Amino acid sequence: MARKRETLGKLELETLQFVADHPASSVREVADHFANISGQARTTLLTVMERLRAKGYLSRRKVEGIHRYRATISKAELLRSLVGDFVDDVLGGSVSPFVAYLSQSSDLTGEEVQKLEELLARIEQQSGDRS
Amino acid sequence: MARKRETLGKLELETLQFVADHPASSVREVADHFANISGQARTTLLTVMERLRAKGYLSRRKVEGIHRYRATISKAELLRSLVGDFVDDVLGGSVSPFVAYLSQSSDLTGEEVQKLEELLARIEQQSGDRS
DNA sequence: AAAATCTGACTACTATTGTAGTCTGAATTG
DNA sequence: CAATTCAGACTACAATAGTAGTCAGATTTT
Repeated sequence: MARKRETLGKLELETLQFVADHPASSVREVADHFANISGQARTTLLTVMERLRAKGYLSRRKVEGIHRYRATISKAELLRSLVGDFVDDVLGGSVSPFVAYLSQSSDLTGEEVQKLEELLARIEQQSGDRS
Repeated sequence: MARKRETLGKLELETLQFVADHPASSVREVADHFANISGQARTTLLTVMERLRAKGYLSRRKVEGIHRYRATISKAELLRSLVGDFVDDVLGGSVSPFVAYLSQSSDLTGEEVQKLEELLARIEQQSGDRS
């Protein structure tokens, strides 16, 4: 379970992560944040947050007249799940493209890259079972 | 660069990967594949492939009256780039959520997980520079 | 209490993506 | 060569996500 959730848009994703990082946020608080960094209007964030709620990613509770939102799963779980979806959907279940990415975008030594490859190769084998 | 390309849909992604795996595919060939596995019509794939071409992911060349498509970058590059975008956009540049994912969804020993963590920790530090 | 501000529900428009039909000209078949 | 099939261009519609305005009721401020 917990899957079926698919295709969160970029702003939805950023909003969800922000709320996961700032539990009990009000729309206003989240909106202020995004107003600063990317300029959206308050009602835009209201809409996005309500959509996230409809999708089950956020819940809210009225506290002193104001709705306080929180993510229904922890940030860690969320990220884990996003990584899982990405690996399944985009990489077809294989984690090895990460080696290519990591070994290129970092300054690991050849030895370290090899260690990484070994580790991920081990993972590659036994994964694929859990539905 | 080569970035700026964002938000490929699921079918677009699958189509692009299929073409990357099957260079010089015709629309018909790609369409047959997807007709089997997920039932789309030929013209659906035509549309998707032309959109991918408009976005710069595919090129085509007429060979004996039929357009043959190929990915403009290799599968390896594509995957690397997808991973990079994912890490940047979704994980905010941090690869550590992978450890959480990998250590949960695989049967690595605690020792192996730790090695992985060390490796990724090293990566975490020095990345973030390349534009 | 009247005025200003804030919240949240609703409505709505745009762009993107998935999906596919139509139509025309080219190629193949009989 | 006439009938059929095929390829590609065009058109189009639904769903989703980004974006935000309007409006009404609640709250706060003068």
